[in-house]
Amino acid sequence: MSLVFKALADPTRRRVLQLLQSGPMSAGELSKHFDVSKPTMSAHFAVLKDADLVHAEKAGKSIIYHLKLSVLEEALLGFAHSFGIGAEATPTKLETVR
Amino acid sequence: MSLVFKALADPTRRRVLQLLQSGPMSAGELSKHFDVSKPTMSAHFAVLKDADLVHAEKAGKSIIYHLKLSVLEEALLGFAHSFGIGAEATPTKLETVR
DNA sequence: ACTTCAATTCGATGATTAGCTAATGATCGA
DNA sequence: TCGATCATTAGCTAATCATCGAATTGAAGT
Repeated sequence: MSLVFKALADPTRRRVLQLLQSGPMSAGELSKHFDVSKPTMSAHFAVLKDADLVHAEKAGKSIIYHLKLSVLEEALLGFAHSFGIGAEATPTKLETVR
Repeated sequence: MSLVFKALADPTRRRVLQLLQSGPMSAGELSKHFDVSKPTMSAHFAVLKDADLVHAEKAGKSIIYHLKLSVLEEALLGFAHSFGIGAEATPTKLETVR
């Protein structure tokens, strides 16, 4: 859980998650959206993977990253809930968005 | 907003917020709950204040910290909402929690 | 004014982090 | 197998961060 918040502390990583929200994307595609080197992006991906916020799937030469929305949801709402905010029932198993 | 997530990245600071949830507390009282020096705690308080997650009120020799629940709520739910999670209506002005 | 107490600021240190270039691994098409 | 492509690992620097002890500020109380 601490890993999730650590991962969310960086704006680049938060934006990666947002990009992944509209569907899986390769490391290269993701990198195009940022003005940093590929290795730097790779490091960000590793942090996100370590926090279990994304899942990496090999697809030929590429590696496709998938957002693990349920993990993000559990961390965010779980924490919020411990403050009485965010209120009720988490739908919980909503791996696919929209 | 980035400041909020930065602030939340540290476990000590998250626990400070949790302690503050049950009511305002002085810097000294808060510090008793942790195994680090006062200057270190002071630095953590500064980060939380910088992120606008707490409000500091002078009271004689002491300084009383108050949780700014609405700020935490807005950051957490606002971000969650951008992912479609956390769903509907924020009660918004709920400064006092149960 | 002096002492005490609460908290912060100052200055230093060790650890972690984001960033880079260069090199390596892995996969594919010719 | 060769060359090209995608991504990571390796090795480094610079910056940020958590932490400490010591010094400082500020408010009471004597």
